[in-house]
Amino acid sequence: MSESKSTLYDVGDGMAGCGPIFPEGGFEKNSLRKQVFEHVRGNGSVARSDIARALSISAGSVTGIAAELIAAGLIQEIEDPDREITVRGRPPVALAIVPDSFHVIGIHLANERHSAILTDSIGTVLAETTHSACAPKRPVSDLIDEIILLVTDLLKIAGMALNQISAIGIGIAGLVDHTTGTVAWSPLLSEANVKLAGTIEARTGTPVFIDNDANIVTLAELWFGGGRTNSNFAVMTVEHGVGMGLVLNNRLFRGARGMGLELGHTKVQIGGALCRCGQRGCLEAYLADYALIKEAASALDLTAIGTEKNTMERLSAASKSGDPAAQAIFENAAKYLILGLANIVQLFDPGLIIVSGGHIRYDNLDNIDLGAEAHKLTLNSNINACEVALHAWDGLVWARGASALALSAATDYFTRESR
Amino acid sequence: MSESKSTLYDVGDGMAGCGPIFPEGGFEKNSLRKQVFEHVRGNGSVARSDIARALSISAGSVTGIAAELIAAGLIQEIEDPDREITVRGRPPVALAIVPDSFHVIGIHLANERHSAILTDSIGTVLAETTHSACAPKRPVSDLIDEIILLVTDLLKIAGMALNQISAIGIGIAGLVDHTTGTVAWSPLLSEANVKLAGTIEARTGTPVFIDNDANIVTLAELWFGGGRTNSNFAVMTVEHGVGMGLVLNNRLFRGARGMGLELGHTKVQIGGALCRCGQRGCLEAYLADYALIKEAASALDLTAIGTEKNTMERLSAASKSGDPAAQAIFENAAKYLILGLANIVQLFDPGLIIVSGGHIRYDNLDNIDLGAEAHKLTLNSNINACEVALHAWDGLVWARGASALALSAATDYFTRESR
DNA sequence: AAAATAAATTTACTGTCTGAAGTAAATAAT
DNA sequence: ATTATTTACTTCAGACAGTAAATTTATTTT
Repeated sequence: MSESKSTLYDVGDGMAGCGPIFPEGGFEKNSLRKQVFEHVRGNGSVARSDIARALSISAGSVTGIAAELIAAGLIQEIEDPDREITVRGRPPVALAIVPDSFHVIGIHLANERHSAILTDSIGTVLAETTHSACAPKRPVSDLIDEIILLVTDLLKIAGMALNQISAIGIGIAGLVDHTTGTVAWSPLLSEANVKLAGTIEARTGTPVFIDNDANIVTLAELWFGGGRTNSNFAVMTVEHGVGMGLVLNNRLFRGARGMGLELGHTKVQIGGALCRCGQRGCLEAYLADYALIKEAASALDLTAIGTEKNTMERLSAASKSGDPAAQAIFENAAKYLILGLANIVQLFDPGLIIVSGGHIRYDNLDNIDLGAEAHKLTLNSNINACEVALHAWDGLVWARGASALALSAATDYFTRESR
Repeated sequence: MSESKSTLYDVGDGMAGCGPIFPEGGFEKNSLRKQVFEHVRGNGSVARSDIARALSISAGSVTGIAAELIAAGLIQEIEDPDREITVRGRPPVALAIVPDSFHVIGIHLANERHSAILTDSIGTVLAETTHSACAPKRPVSDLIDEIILLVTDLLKIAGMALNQISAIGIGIAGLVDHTTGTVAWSPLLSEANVKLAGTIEARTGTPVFIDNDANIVTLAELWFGGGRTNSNFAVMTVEHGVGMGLVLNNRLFRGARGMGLELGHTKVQIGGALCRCGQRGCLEAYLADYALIKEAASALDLTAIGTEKNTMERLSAASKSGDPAAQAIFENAAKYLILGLANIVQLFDPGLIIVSGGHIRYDNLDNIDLGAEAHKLTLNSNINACEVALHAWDGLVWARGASALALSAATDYFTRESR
């Protein structure tokens, strides 16, 4: 009946290539040129005949498109190292992405520190840097200076120039309109409705794409993590706040008007706990790190010394050494985590939910079968069980997701029709 | 700041044409043939030059496509009755759908009664019929017999034969997989995983399309109701149960695996009220008709005599004549309705939510600004307020929605490429 | 009647992709 | 060794969807 399970894995799945692995055919009417490029990138190295079969297109088209992509310097023929020589017939010629055909930068802007990476066209990280940030709520001009500094530093490390960068992707906490590149609101900015993408584009002369942190984490999963082999999955992020991202048909779903998926502020109790947004009964108010720390401060002797991370670690240690109050806090949070998962399943029906975040490291969630528990709270327990995976990330995931944003845009650009 | 408002209107908006009115261009890569057809149908009567401007395509293409559609008997040139003769230049020639170019049937299957309509290609109802049903949980063969009887009756009334019907759309309560045409579970059926569409297709020789009741109500809004002018909106249905439908970019959103949007069974309270699904804390358990009736039975002297509708009417009368218990019941339900709306806004961010259902007739919701109330429970109150509209439907809406399902499929068929 | 204007049509052309025929390079059978 | 078979890849004519520009048509204004 129920086949749900929880797994804990790390970014980087050891598979060849990067980017989502599209199932045969592909639903959307992307140009064949782009489809072929993405198929090669997704699979690492494939022969023309494989591409034709996988995408259900004619062999002639593949030849023509491959020739164009080779001429453009985007892909190349390679010696396939692990080819079976036992089959007869003309041996296939493997195609692979030319890694240094273009480069992109991915940037994550956060309260405490900014991180940035520089990758080639298959997402290999060539350089990375981290700058600490302190002043919250600064004017735009200050943040832009920080970004430029970050980029300059990164380029110096990589030994490259700005004009060698095809696109810059930026992830920032807050409300971001991806289509217009504006930040409606952010904890980092003292101003509202900032046209951040446009401004940086003007400063750098490079196309800039921007999205919120939940979406870039989701993109990181789609491009480099557990979502690669799934066309439909959700990501639930539990850190300082609670967020989510959704991938439908290998594409990021951003809600009807680009501002949805605020899972942390869906109401799970009328007149419930007070949330930092000022309202009551938000899921976040029962589950996010800051909510647990608030509880810990009143129930235990954990006063607010040290960082959030530090406090969470102490709370976790107390729980593991048998402190009943600490255990109760984590148990209650787990209940609400499961409730959140169940509501995601009920509304979006994904095949996989990746629970991503910092405090799941401290929680003793390994002992709980989250998938089975969430399943108990959903309708029709006998069909379509949803897999739940835990994913404790490292600090680079945000920047990697931002680089995926840039990679995706650069891919569109280089594989567009009638170049 | 907040510009939300609640309005009460009825199906049938008095506008020309039917079907969603697509904004210029159109996002998807539908064939121009289909785009032109849908534009003509959506606007009632338009000249070729208008089409070219509206869809941003060349005039030559419109000429060619219009010629094909005219040759196929799908559209025709008409005398535009209200044309302004004051403009100089060659007068435009209006194009319009040929109403009897094809016909479809829409069927709604429910616990108490089935209804069916027969419409032409612009959705005009040419015949309707209603059969009462009683036995719940019957075998598939019985239900199919009922459907065949319904169709036979309908065709007799319309004076038409089965081979004149291009498609049949069916709406049924339960869990329906639209893509495969199977009913995973339904209160009407004693069996599970029934390939209903295929079986009826075999019996009638006509293409059959099937979806659940929430989706066909949403389709009814998209094709004939308040959603026609909105590309993105949600429908929340409150009747015996609580459901929802979502339209994104003029298309029905069915969740990642076709089984999402079960708003009624999202949890809004841990360990809360017992729902008919057997779990606790479902939104439905606080809001659906059956939940209110259960409360009424214990708090008032309203024993379960008569139909659900009858009981709701008596509860409503008690509330309006000042009974505090009845008023409290409605007030509590309204709170949860608003909570449901807020969660929809938070997750999907639609521009419009249509609240559709029977008991909103009895509730004194007219006095509440639902949009404003829901807005108070959502993040970022100053931007993107969501409009909330009440829509008390009549009994035919379900069948109309089912006919839209058929109309949509027939349109695809007749306007497909290389006929 | 001539000029102006707008709608619709025709024509030549482009880009994308397919399908069929042909070529290339390997193994298996004789 | 030679031939057959198999599979991979290439070439090329053509279908098809669509555009852009020139042309024809129908009407009003001057």
